[in-house]
Amino acid sequence: MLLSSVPPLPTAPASSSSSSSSSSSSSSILHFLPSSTDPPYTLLENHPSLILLSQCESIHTLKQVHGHVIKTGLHNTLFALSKLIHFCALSPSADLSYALSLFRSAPQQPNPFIFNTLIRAHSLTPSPLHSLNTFSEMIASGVQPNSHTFPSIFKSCAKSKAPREGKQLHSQVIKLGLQSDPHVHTSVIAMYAKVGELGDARKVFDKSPLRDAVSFTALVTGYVSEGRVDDARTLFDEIPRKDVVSWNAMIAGYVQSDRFEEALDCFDVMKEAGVEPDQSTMVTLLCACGHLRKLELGEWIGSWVRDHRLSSNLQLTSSLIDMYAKCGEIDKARDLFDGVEERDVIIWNTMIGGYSHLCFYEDALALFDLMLRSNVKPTDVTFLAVLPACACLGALDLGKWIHAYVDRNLKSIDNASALWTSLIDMYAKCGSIEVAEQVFRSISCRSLASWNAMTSGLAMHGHADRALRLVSEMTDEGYQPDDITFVGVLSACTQAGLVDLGQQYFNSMTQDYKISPKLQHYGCMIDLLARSGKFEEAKSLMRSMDMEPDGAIWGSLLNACKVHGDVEFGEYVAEQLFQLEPENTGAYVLLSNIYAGAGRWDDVARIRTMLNDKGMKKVPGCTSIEVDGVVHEFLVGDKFHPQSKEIHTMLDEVDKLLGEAGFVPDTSEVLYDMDEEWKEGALSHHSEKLAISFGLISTKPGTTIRIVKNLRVCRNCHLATKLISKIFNREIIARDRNRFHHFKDGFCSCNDCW
DNA sequence: ATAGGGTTAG
Repeated sequence: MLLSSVPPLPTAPASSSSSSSSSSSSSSILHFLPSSTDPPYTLLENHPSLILLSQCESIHTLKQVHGHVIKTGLHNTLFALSKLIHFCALSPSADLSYALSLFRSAPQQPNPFIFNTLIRAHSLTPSPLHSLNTFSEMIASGVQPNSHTFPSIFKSCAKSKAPREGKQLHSQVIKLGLQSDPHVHTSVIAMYAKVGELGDARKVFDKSPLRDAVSFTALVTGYVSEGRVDDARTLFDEIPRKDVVSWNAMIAGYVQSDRFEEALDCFDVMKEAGVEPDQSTMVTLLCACGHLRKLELGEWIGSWVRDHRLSSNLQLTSSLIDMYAKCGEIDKARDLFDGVEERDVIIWNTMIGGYSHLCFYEDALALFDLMLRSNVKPTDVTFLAVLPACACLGALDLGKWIHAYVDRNLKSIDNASALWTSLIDMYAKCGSIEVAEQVFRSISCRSLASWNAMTSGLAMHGHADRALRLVSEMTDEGYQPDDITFVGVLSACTQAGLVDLGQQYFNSMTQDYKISPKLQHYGCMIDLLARSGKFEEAKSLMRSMDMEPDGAIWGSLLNACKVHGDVEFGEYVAEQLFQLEPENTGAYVLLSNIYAGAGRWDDVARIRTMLNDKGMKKVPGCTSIEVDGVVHEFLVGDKFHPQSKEIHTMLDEVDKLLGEAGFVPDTSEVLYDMDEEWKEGALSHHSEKLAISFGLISTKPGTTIRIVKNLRVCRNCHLATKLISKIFNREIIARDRNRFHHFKDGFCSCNDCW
């Protein structure tokens, strides 16, 4: 199967000029303009230029109107200038820099309206603190701020989390005696609540007699953002006449605190109170539906959206897509996505994230590709959804492309730490553990998650010593290890067979760090003990668990039974596994291998018959390899690749050279052993050998070949790959279901223990 | 002429 190729690395971000949409039709507006010979207009409001101004739909036409305003001398009136600036700064097609140039070239002292307009315009930009500069300029020009000035400026303080500036402005409000204006009052409360000064917000609220739903709601949101939902609820219950915004704030409060059931309960009470929900209510409810997998309510909201003719609303549609994806209804999500004509970046991110969330990684990458081809610029959120797909599929080239794109194009990243952590994880899972470490060393915003990703990456590659040193470096830097850190530590010990050390860490985790072991920790320990043949200790650890062992734990025990040839215990373990996971064919295969190892061929045949009777098919072995940004997948005996002929020619050559090097396939395995990969034909047709052969013909001699396999590597392939690495002088990095194998000069980094 | 509280993607 082929995935669409990676687009070339973009150079500079495409500077989208806003005027590109305006067409030549704009000239038609001009013949309505009065010439200078027209009669004078006494009422400025009715001047045709100003009427045209209010009808302007683009900045392009506005500039034409502006030219005419100058011709007629109207620009000398502050009224016309105000209109012009207001339009430029706040209309849907705003051009703030043009508004500012009009402001700078004003022939007279600007009026408060113009200052207020500019302050508000700045408050809506990504750098809202500029509105404080405009405010200072206003004061310096001797223009007095009024009740319209402060709400926007407090919004700026709130947006940029500036409590100091907010406090100073609050004292200005009191000096000017504007504190009893309802708009100013509410914006002060909201400002304090949003910059984390809930005490001040409460003081302002308590001191004033103004207690409408609006000021109440501002305070409710403050409690929510402090995580005090129950206090918010107490206050909410006191609101005399709750309007839709008050209800929305309360419902959102529950959602933000992950209390989704209560959010839905709150919605029920809202309906009983007879308050009509609006778009915001629905967006918030959809979030709760997704988390609770409440498909039915979600569908109901979907029909509400259609009934209210809001299907073109992108916010609602992306929330619906997210809800469907979280409920596992990916096709319904995609149908909605396909129905949207003008997609914004959020809706792309939602759909890609939906695929990634359900582990449909190929679809996620295909849609990401389509997104780039549609000239939509990806964001950090896009990459947070795409990188796990790269990591899972081993799409290293695409991952590298994203890394370069982030370095070049994303100047300020909202989720910088999460993004770097995803990159570290991607490099590690794609086999580039050294690059993963380079990235880890280069970043300034390391979080516990970054340390954890690096640790488990090293563990995956069998570098137990480096993983353990990293963790001690981490604790030296003052980070407190969490349960995930210990999963990395214990799996490092497991991969390297460090039994005593593993036990020490396990004890330290519970005793020193008071972390109660989870299933994964037990899994690592039981795997570690069983592999070393310490079955009794593994069993007693299992008995000490206060939870039921899962399939993975029984599976690792069964695997250990195979390695140590313990038939009796193996039969017992297999029985447990059959009961827990009747559909797990791997369990039958393992038991069959145990019988084969003991020469009990009748039992081998019995298991095979059992599998056939149940109509069970094993998961087909599949290996993927990325060449020039394209991911190629191979199945057992695959003949569907476009270059199949060349691949099989190479395969024959490989077999010939392997034979000359003394490689003898284990024929007993072919006859009796049912290893993880179903034996359909010759061993040389195993998917990893196909992928390696393809790699040999399509990459330069001497370069590293990276492959990803969905199952564990079988013994024959492991031996063959070691020899191939020597014969062809290639480093081969193979990821199997459990870990990495670095094949080089005839050896493997796992020391033949996996 | 202008201004207040609430909402989404991982």
